[in-house]
Amino acid sequence: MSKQMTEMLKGTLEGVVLAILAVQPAYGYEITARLREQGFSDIAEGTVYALLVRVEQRGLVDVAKVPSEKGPPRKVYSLNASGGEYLEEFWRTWRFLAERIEQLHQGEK
Amino acid sequence: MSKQMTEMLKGTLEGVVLAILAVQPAYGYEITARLREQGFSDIAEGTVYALLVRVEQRGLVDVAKVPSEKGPPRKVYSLNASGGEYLEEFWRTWRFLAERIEQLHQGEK
DNA sequence: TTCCACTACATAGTATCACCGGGTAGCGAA
DNA sequence: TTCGCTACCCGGTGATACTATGTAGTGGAA
Repeated sequence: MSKQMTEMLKGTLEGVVLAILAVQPAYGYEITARLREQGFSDIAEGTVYALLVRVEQRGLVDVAKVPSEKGPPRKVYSLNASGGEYLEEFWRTWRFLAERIEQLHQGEK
Repeated sequence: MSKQMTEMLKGTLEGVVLAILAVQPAYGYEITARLREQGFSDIAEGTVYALLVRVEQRGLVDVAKVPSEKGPPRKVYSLNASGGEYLEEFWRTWRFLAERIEQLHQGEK
């Protein structure tokens, strides 16, 4: 992954994962797969798990342990009310930043 | 500044500053002021100076010392060829990320 | 003169975050 | 048994923005 992308993901990857959980609950391995599907092909697995630990500790998600047919039990994360608010705040922040950056891109030419 | 914004700026602030320099050369204090004008009202002065040191060391900008009528001499930064390429790469990375995030925002509803 | 406000640059220390490399464990197929 | 896939976890690293503070030069007010 390019260094630029790595740095740019800081702060946004969290929102991306929460947005995925907003659609429907999912477990870590699944989230990683979904990220890859959506174009984030180089997100490291370890990164996702670390992120999930953080959002769980901050109380943004609820966790349920579900046995799996294949491999160890899954930890299924779902966005709770607090997480929903946090996600909305994320979108506001993103909008703010994106608008200003787009503006800069225009002004540059 | 919100923590979300702080984290989201990581990786993007650099591109923002380079984009400002792409329009015309500027010195640190001036860049800080321009950022505030453009809505980034809470960027700390020290953050900008630290960033300028980094981009200078990476050879993305040229520097000229210019005496000021008021206060100490200014260090005027201008984007060079290498910085121009880097900025283009930044825009590509930004576009990629922004598109995927917008897509998520749609899919969420 | 003395003091303050504004301009202008600089830096040491802190927190956060994504990545790297590796590890643990359960299950089914060759 | 061994391999491959599923699934989770962790310690250490590098990069970045922020906080708080300091240094200097200039000009105007008290």
